[in-house]
Amino acid sequence: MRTNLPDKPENCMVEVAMEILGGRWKLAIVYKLLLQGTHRFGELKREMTGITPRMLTRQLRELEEDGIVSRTVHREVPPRVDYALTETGRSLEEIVRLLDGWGRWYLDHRPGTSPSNPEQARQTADGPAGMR
Amino acid sequence: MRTNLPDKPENCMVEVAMEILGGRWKLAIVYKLLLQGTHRFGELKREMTGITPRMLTRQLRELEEDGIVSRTVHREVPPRVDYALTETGRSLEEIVRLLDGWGRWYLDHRPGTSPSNPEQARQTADGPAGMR
DNA sequence: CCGAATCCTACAGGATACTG
DNA sequence: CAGTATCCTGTAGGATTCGG
Repeated sequence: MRTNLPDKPENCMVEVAMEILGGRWKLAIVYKLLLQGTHRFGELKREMTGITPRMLTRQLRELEEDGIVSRTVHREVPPRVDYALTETGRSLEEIVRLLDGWGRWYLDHRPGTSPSNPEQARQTADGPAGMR
Repeated sequence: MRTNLPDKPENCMVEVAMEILGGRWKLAIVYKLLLQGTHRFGELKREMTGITPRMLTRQLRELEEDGIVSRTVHREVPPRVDYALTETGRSLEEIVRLLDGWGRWYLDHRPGTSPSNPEQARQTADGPAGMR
């Protein structure tokens, strides 16, 4: 395996999940592949504003090693490579959606911030949307 | 605020969430406070095996700044400080539980690993427990 | 088009010792 | 007990250039 995961059967496997998913762009990539399906390398690069090709490659390779995304090379000219979520990757759907919702909610509720766009964010008084 | 969060209303707030929760011990701390309620500094230190006092302090302070954790100092001798989740912190419950479940499931299903303890892990054929 | 190769560095994270 | 104060290090992440 790529990283040495802590073997702590007693408790908290959150750290394990974070070890796999903690990369700067990883969950964002999963998010894209989840909502918009298979992407080519260039498509991902275009949509992930700010990422360098090197970083995109690395994050994708690590996700591949960890069994989250699959990589299919079409032997054509010009080259074409498709990235998609594996079954394991798709099992992250609920988590990714909740994280996205939480982030959206948090941006509008973090300490010392007044809601920037009240009608866009459908927040409630007691938590992020869709969490109950 | 502590960190400069990307203001990208178009999409993917997963990165925002990760910015807040991405620390090495943060979600583990949230997990503890969530399942076992208020903790003192020393209790947390004892239960988070491997963490140094410096790291514990830092992660707790950042969580506090971000409104996830509350810190109450009891003016006694010897000193006593309690840490608990805020309402915002508690809004992470479902996410943390799912991540823990996913991590547990993943440990038993990652590529090239045979289930180490089949009867302890209650996994299914198509994903982590409690995700459908 | 899809990367690989090289070089670089800030900072997350840690070891250790000390204190009100 | 609940932290600081110093000092240190690895590596995650990046900028840039080149190749099949």
